[in-house]
Amino acid sequence: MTDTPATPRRRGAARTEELLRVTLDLAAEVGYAGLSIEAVARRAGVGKHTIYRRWPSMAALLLDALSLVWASNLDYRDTGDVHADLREQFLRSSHALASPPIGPIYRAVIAEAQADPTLRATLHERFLITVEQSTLDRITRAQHTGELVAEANLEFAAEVLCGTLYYRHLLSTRPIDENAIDGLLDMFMAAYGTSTRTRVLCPPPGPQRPDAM
Amino acid sequence: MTDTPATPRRRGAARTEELLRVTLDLAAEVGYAGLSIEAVARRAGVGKHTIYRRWPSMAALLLDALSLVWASNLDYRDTGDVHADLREQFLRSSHALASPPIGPIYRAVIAEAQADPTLRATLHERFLITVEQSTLDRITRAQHTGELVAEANLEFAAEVLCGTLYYRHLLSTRPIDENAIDGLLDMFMAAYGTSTRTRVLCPPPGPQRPDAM
DNA sequence: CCTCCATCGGCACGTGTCGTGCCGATCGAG
DNA sequence: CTCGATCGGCACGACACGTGCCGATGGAGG
Repeated sequence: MTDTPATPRRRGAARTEELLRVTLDLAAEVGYAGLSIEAVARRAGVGKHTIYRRWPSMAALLLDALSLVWASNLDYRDTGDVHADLREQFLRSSHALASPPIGPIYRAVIAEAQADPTLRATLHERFLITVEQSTLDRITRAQHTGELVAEANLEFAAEVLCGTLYYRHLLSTRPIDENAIDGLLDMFMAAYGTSTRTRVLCPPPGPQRPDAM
Repeated sequence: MTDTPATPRRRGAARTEELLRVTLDLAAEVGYAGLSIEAVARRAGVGKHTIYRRWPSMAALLLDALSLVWASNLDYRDTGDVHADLREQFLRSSHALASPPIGPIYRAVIAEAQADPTLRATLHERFLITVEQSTLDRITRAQHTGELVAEANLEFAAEVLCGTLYYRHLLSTRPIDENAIDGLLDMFMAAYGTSTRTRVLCPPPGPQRPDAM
């Protein structure tokens, strides 16, 4: 009797999870517009107090809802090929960013964050920092294996990589397609890669590297 | 008697300019919050109709107001040193982005653009594209003078350069300071620069380039 | 099993903005 | 001077905000 969603009446704190799911559903169906506390309350058949008791603002609710579905998008694979791993991850992330549940909510949070420095800090700390750190970890490993040059300031590199994707998503009409990602990665590898494949103007000084096979 | 701003009563189309100035003042004083059509109308002592007759929405008004003060921030100098010119321009732009009249308005437009794809397209076309193009022009010139490698895809480079600045401004709590700009430019020059100063791991193959003088 | 109290859904309020409609005053061109 | 477009002012209904109060519901402690 614990999983008959027909008329489970009401509960204590498990209602929190239900409200988050309702928020995700609402975002997926009606998008950014129509994302309001009143709408969530109506949709969930819930008094507004039930929401305000848990989250101080719509933005806080959206942040928690976003956590529910965004966490799984942060793991880079490590096949030993940074370029390939970054490419795969960027493709996955950009697809998630553009898709229904995550896309509208992320947009809504970012929009509200423009009006509220505190929210902006929270958003940065809980999501963007995490994304950058995840990227930094992967490329730092690549640095250790010699795929990237040792002297590179990879913190900036991670920020540039992530920032470019978000920039295109937020302020551009262009999609984040394979073209964009390849261009971005070409620049990244040209700057920090040790392979000579992409650095046409700077051939190896001697018979050091016959360019793979 | 055309320039006594004491009580010029009312006018025809010159009122448009006055409304734009009021919008800028309002943004400078009260910031993002309190930027509403009603607020502008109240501040200007104007009926809301007078605003709605000229702009279909607050966002459209903000776009025009932004044009008034943002246009002057797009000219790159050309001293023959790309790195220096980009650095100077980025410093100027980031300072403008963070300062009162432009900062809040830009933030407001971007926030509203998240809810309206059409507005996003207009914003991209009228501002971001222009910024990117201006950057692209400058680095293309640098490519022609040999400061940058010939094979580089500079369109992506321009997008990455501008995008990183906007990303930090919109989604980060970190300021766009000299550190950030230098890190960004280091990556850019490492990827596309022909000088060997920053490319430690890839020395010139022979006596081809004794490093400038 | 029953009592008690935190939590619930529902309703209402006052505030603020939105976009629109209508009014009479004001202006500027003809 | 006339007349029509534009003006400021006011009001409206709709919507979301955040808060307050109500009676009921239901789980924890006795």
